[in-house]
Amino acid sequence: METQQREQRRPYGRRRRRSPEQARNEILDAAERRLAAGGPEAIRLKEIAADAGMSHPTLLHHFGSRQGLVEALAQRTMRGLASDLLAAIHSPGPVASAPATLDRVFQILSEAGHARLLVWRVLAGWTQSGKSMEATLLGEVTKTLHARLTSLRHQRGLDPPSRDETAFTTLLAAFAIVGEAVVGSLVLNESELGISRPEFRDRLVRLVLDRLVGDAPGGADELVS
Amino acid sequence: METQQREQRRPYGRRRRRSPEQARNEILDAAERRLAAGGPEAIRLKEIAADAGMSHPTLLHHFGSRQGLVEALAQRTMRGLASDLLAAIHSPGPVASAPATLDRVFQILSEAGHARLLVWRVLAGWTQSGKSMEATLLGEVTKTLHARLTSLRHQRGLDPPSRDETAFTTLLAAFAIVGEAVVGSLVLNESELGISRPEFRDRLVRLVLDRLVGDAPGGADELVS
DNA sequence: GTCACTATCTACAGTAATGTCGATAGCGAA
DNA sequence: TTCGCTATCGACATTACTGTAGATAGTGAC
Repeated sequence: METQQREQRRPYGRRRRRSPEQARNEILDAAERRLAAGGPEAIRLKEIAADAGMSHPTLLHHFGSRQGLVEALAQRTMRGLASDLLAAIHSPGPVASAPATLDRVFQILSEAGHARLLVWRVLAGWTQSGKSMEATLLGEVTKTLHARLTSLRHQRGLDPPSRDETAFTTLLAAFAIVGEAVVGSLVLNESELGISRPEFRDRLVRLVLDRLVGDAPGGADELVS
Repeated sequence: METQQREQRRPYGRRRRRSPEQARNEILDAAERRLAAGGPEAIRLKEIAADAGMSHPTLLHHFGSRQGLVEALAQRTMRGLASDLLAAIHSPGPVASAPATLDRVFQILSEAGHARLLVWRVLAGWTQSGKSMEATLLGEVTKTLHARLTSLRHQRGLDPPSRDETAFTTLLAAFAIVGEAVVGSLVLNESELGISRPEFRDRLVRLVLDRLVGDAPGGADELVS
């Protein structure tokens, strides 16, 4: 051992002093990268600290404990996801933009690793009791969606959509997106199923639109009946 | 602490000698319970050993290493899942039994914690390269399903289903089921969405049947056109 | 019964991860 | 400049978990 050159080691080298906020952000960035790259077990204080260019007691100073860091990470991620999603849905636009919006949702969830973090949280069991952020987010999405759909179909002289129907379809899409984001790589890449990831997404988008706004070809009719 | 009575402890107490196969099974049972209850980080050799009523070196004797145990667990789980699924699908019966079959699938995946294990495997990244068990399983399910559907619809004078359509619907159901199994508890319990887990499952089953066999009320018509 | 085989045990080694402690250095304020 | 605050650091304590070693005890074969 004794890998540290005792004589040459100058005690207390140069430090970079950050604002607490920036330090927390840099730490969370590093943790997020680790998580996305290596999975749940890849959150090691020392590794994250090295990635962020600091020593691991600094992480503990800012977050109190590993658990604190992990919860902060989850919170920040969910908050970002929520604001992204709500912004995408709130943004006004023609129905034609709906596929783009849904595509955006796909990207947000799967590419950025949000789905992984979400699922990890659930698996690890450290979801705080009470109403979860996810449930709240989904409720709000459903509500917004329902309002938009109602006005949309009103323009076309259609009845307002059933609330249950909207909720179910939203849930279905959410679950399918999460499922695809997490296990999709395992199943969709070069399988003999003959369906690629973009193709699956495309079909899912069409299905959702079909069920919700009756916009897809052949879908409008059944909505009237 | 000091639960072990040091003076009364007789060295080398009674042992229960199992067959290697049974030992492996008991160990895997315990590991599966731990995993389902506590998530990925809950696989501790000593805890599992205690649950199974043995000491932890015994696990190492049978599986070589923790990784070996984990892989064996994954393999057994996927094998069981596959055989259960295929059996359920292969079993002949009227279309009326389709909902029961799908319900079975739900149970297999969510109650037994298979989905958790599956997702965990993906998150942890220790999926062997090459074609995954999951892809193979899904391919087989799709193939079998397609065959059954073809004969079923033939009886009714309908065209055989499109292969892509079957594949997509199967995928959609698979993803949705995995998603529901993993994050459903977070979102569906006492949320203001107004949809309970059984209700969601029921609707999903109807949706799948509708798309695949046109069996749900109002669904048969669109299949003819 | 005797014997070989091996599943199982206790005890310990080695490693690694979280968390603590006291010292230090950057930075803004007085 | 000087001072105080605290973000940061090195070193260490603690704990926990995986894996090893050698001894022991079931169990079937002969």
